[in-house]
Amino acid sequence: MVVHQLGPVDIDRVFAALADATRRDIVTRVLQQEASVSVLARNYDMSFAAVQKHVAVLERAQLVSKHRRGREQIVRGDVGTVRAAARLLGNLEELWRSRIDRLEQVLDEPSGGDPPCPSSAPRPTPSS
Amino acid sequence: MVVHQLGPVDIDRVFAALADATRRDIVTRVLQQEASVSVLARNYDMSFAAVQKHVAVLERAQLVSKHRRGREQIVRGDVGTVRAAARLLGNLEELWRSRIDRLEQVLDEPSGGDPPCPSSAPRPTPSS
DNA sequence: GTAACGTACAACCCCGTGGTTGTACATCAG
DNA sequence: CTGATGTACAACCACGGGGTTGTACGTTAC
Repeated sequence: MVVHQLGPVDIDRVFAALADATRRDIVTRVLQQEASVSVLARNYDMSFAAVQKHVAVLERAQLVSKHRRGREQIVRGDVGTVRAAARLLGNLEELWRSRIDRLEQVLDEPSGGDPPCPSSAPRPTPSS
Repeated sequence: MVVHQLGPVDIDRVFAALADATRRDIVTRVLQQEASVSVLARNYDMSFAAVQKHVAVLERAQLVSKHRRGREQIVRGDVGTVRAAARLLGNLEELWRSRIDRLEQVLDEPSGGDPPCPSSAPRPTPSS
């Protein structure tokens, strides 16, 4: 478990960085094999500077890290940040599941006593 | 399994929508319990119109769906889209894992035969 | 040394986003 | 009916994203 967390991952930046097909593709590549920025740039139909910016966005989101090797800048994927984002989505799924549990709990009580909190719109039976 | 996919989920929009704390909070709420836009708006320190826009962004990303009930617009979370995003991140983790496997495969062969694809930068041993 | 390569960074343009306010319309309560 | 509530939508503004080109600088190759 090599988890050397540098800064507390900024979830806003992470999701914003993932909201672009080119950047997701870059992450996909460098998670499998690290590559220099110029090598990455050859894969896309845009200028080197554009790819450079994408890598910079990914770096600020801590989805990749850059390391100089001679005149090249080697980009490597950071799976820890990917996991952090995945965990957040997993928590959302968990919350949804718990809501289902609550509904089933209600359905299991055929004519159970009083609902704990009928504050929100208890179907006012429109008289029409 | 109630998976009625309306349109092919636009991953760009999904991640972009999740890249905002207010919107993530809205999703968190309506995944647990559906709520009207005005009820949601009471929770945040911004105008109703701003919250309305956030909900619109979430709706375009298919993270929530809106349903009219009288004069109210009920917002409900769509866990399917959350799962779609989570799956994508899971695939990234999987790719990273496979990369580790490949490295270990190399390390397991002390002087093994030929590597299957030595195309990318086979460490040119700088003569310094 | 000279040239080619890899990178960094600035300036610029277009457009979507996140917020505001204002106005209009439909619905429910009296 | 009138009035309050919930929503929709437009106009507006500031800011940043995604792309371009151009220029400058360090490093490697010959």
